[in-house]
Amino acid sequence: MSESKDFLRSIVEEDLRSAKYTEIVTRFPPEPNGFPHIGHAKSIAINFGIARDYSGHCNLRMDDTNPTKEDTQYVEALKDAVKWLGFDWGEKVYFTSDYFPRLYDYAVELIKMGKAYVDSLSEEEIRQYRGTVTEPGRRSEYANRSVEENLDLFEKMKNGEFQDAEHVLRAKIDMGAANMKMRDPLLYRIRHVHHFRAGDKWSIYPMYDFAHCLSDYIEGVTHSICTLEFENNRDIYDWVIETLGLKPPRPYQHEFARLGINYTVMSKRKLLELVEGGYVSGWDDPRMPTIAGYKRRGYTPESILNFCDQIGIAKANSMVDVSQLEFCIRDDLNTKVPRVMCVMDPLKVTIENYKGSEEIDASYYPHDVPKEGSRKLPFAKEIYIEREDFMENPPKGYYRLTPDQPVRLKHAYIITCKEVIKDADGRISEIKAVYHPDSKSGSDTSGIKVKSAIQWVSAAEAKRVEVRLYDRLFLAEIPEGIEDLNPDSLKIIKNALVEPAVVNEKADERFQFEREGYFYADPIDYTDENPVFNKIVALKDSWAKKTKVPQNTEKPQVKKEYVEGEVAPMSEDEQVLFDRYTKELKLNSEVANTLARDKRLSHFYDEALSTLNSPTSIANIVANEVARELKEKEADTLKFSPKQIAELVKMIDEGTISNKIAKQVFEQMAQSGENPVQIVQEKGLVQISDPAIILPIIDEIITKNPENVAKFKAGNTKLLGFFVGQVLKGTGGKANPTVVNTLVAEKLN
RNA sequence: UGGGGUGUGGCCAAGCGGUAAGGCAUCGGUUUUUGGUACCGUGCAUCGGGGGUUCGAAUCCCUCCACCCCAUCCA
Repeated sequence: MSESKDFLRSIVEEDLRSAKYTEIVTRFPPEPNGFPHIGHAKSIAINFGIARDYSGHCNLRMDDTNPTKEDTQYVEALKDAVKWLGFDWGEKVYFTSDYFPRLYDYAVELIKMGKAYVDSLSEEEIRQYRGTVTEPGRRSEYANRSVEENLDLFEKMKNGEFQDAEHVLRAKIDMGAANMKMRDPLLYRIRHVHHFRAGDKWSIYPMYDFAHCLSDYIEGVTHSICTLEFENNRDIYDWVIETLGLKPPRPYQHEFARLGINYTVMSKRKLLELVEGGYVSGWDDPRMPTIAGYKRRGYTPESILNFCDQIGIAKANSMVDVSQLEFCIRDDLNTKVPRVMCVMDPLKVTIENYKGSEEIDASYYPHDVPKEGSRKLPFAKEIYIEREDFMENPPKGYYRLTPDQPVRLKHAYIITCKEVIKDADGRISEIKAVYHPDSKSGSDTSGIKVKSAIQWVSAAEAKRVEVRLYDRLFLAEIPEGIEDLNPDSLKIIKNALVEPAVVNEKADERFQFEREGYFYADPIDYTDENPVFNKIVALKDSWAKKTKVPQNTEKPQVKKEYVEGEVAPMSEDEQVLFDRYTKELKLNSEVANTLARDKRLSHFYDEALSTLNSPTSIANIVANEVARELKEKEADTLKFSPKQIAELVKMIDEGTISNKIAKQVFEQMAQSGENPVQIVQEKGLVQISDPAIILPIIDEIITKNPENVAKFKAGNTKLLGFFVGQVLKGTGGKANPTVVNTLVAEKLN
């Protein structure tokens, strides 16, 4: 886990610290209407991770309120995913559908309170009545029904006495709300359909906004963590719980940004399209960003979890680079899996001076992986190497076999090319070579220097395997749809050759095929007759990078031009104030502008000014500090008065306290309403301007930070702030910063 | 357009008034019987823009801009 906390964990810790909750309960609440993808993995990691970190627990809850879309196969996929990632949901899986009876009772309660009503508008009318983002909606005439009538109708809805869409139950909130979600949201709709768990018992089903908050409450959830698009729904979440008067502890909703990864898609709709359109082999196609896909591809749970941890949790919409994910799986597998040799595109090499055969003992792991294990590697006169590892006319920097450059066969001997045989088309069909008997790996006395060691297999003993080479599914960094599909996302090599131990010993299900990448024995299609390996991820390849033709990725380097928007004009009154502030009181126009445009601020300012004639100082503190307080609170709930601000300013003007201390004092005033003079006296905050007191502290700081002194002298003038800050800290903020600045500057120069 | 959010290197992301963390990617170098790994290093930051407050602002105030979400009987 990274050392800095994400904002959710900060909230959790604060809630624990303040004893808002004694135990943390989270939940992972997917709708079982599709296969979970890596975005779900992020959510799983967050919810189960937080529960684990704070010794709470996390419920796995299927949010199954829409019977037309959900299915039990998805429930299983969701459970598999959570389990595979290594989390434990405890006794049971929760289902929103289990709460249908209680949810119904809560709805009845709302009706009785006059807070919900049965609406009989058509779907189209409901839409129209809702208004738009800029125009308020209007309430349905059915909202006037009596409680009795509503109760009666709602019961009949439940009993299946109406057709679909004939009525709905709605919360009575505010059709003019700026938040569209609060315009009398639907609570229940009629659906005469079979529910995969509740059967045919219900003909009404609760909506997300009604069911979710209450399910959380019922389960004792404390932190209801969801993605950003539910921010607007938070108001309903709170409304339901508050209106019902549910006793604390109650859950609160917090939102984070969903995961986006480039070169893939994450929406259920697009994923479904890939599956149903046959563009992939299924939900678990190794190219899919589904958890089942990554699992089939050969990713490990650890690598996915590590990835989730690395990308962090925040509220900014973001698009993570796939390379980050690829790093995670390489990083995980590097220390875990055995290295073996596989030749995908074989080129025959005949070692003319080699007689007989031998078995070489070769370690499965490189020197830097502290694991034991080895296998026997048959060596013979006829072998295959990778076609790419020989070049007749190599470019500069080519380390492999050429007519003039010997190469080492990994774990075996050094060979030198003697002759290149070509077929009728001029294609190289075979290499004749010689080996150097005294160059055997581990006991090399030949003194021959080679630039690299390449993989190879014995022609007679190699085993044929199928290798499936996967590449990114989409060509476009941000794919729009199937038109962006990568036609080469899957290449199948039917006749790759591996050393025999791979299929005979089965040392692992994942291997590194040396110099190629990591591969995984396909859990479904692999058989002893036809072994199949999926490419998980390629090794980093700095040679390929070097030889790649530099595409003109030259960014257009558009100089961002910023449009300065038009500032709303002032009203006449505001203009009058503004003029008075700038002309009479000589305030700078920015401060005057801030004050003049806000009635509460200008009132506050004028009042403070009537106690103390210090227009500029008061203006500054009102326009900056007081403004902040007024953003969150109403003027009449402020703990401090204009008069007290005047007193505070007076102390600044007289030099009793510095601006820095004034801020500190102000904060306390805002909190407790104490008198500023009193705060200063009690805490002894009077500022220190006497160099005789400050100088020794400066000396101390300077001797304590020789490195920074050196840096400063080397030209890093930003460090002046560091020293001033340290001195100020050393005096509890009381040193006069202007004096400190001057003294520090003198000392250092 | 009303409301709700978000802007910190190429991509993520810390930071909460006092030296702009870290990871990925990039580019060098060392080690290497994987052109891998590991290690070292490099470069890259107008902290969305502009003002203001302050000795000092990514952080506080004002303002503008850009992007995302909301007008499903989906979740």
